[in-house]
Amino acid sequence: MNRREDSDQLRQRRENLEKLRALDVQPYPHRFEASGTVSAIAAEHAARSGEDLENARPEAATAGRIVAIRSFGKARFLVLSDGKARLQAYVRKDSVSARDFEVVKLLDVGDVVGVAGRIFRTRTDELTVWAARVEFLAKCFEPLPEKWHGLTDIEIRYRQRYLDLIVNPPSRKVFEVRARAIRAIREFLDARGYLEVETPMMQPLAGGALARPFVTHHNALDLPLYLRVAPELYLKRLVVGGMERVYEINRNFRNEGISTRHNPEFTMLEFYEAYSDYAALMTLTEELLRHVAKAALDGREFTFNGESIDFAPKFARVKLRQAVCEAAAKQLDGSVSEAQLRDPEQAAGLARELEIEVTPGAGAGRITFELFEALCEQALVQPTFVHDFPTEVSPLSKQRADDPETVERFELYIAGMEIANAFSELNDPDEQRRRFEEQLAARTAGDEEAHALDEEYIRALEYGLPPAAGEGIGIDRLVMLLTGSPSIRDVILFPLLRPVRME
RNA sequence: GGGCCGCUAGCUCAGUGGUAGAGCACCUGACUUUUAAUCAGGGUGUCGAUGGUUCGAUCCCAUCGCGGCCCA
Repeated sequence: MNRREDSDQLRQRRENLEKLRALDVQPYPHRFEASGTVSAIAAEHAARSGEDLENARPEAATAGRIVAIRSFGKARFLVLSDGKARLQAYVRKDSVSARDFEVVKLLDVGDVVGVAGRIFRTRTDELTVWAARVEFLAKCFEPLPEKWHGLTDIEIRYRQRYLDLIVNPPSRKVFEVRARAIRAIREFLDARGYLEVETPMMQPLAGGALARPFVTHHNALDLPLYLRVAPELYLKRLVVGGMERVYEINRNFRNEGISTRHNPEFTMLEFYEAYSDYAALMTLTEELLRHVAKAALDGREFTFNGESIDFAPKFARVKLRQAVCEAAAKQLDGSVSEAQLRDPEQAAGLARELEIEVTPGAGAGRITFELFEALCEQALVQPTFVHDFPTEVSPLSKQRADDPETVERFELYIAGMEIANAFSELNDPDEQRRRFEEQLAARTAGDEEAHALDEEYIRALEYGLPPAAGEGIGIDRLVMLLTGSPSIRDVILFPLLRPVRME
């Protein structure tokens, strides 16, 4: 971090502001009356020829940040940006007041100005405002990053996102795609009768997912609180209350490691639908993702990490145990059966044979799931629903009628990443209590991610949760896919970084 | 948490056990339609921090800080 006030460039820029003050220029004026933003004016005239513009002589007033200055003795080109588009202004000594030309000579790249004049095209056909008036609007004391390479230092891009946005237009684009994707999700669900709601971020019990929560405290109530790891249990209470289709798009917080796919706070869509099940949600998910990709990208295909991914064909479906058996058999060059995965000792033996470390004391279901993560996840590049999970790792999911060791649950994998997690909701309060008690035992045995027992939630279930299915979709990861971003930090404006001391 | 890598000018990067360089940016001058404008000149720096080794450290060593990638 450079805070040296005596650096030449900083000093020069401060001096330039003093010189403007000496010319009686307001250093921090309050507003500028524009006829449109830079992007609006650029778009409005984009299709018009120079000849057309010479005849029509349209006038415009606009403002933006100077991102480049090309100066000639008695004329100057200022490139203005509104963050989205750029528009050039041509300031000629004989077209503006003497004072305005003096002002223009004192401008630095990075300053914010307003210009007014007629629109024309230069000899090189560039759409340009022929300035009749220039207004100084704000000073930039710090030099901007360089114009060719832009800003590539990943740390500065994240810490000073505004700089990234000023000099790297593709970065702005990522967040536009993100906004379009979220808007498309709302359109899709709203059109199907879902109600958007907001449930607590601060919860007395952090439930709804197997994850370590952040802890906080309410002073007046002297109450320990957790930042939510999922909205799940509250959304299902709403289904009990008769909101048969609800969704929430909001932040979750998990106090776990940080990686290219994990930020401590991340945005999740969760939605619940009464009288539905996980099979119906697979179909709905395909439709939703196609709709989102089309709205955000204008297509259903995109490239991630060098792989072309297509949302158009029907997504692949594979049972979790089957996927593990196939991958294990391939690796061991033998055969592996589902029965082996269902037996704790054989499953543990298989893990040893595969040289995969599993959590000590894990049951057959958990071992199977850990084998899946180790063996299969990465290979699932094209959209694939992995379904029918072990009950042991799914304390909130409903068991299959024909197989109590298995729940009606799926996860959607794309580009090796878990994008969605969904299941038929467990609505038997007694079975739910039994599952929570199992989790409690795991917690006592040292599993910090085990689910807490939530009496209030069980009480809600005792009033009767209709058969229902629910799903969570990681918005950040979805946006990574859509924008080809290799790191979750590229799609979060201000990802968590360790703070750095100034000075 | 572990392994590897990085941190040098405003930005992007070279580089060396003898106190530092390029391009852009910036400054001075020329230039009234440029597009990375051009032309002539100018180096503006706590080489991430702190210790150590050394006659001498930006470089070698140690510790720390921040970040990246991989693994957990």
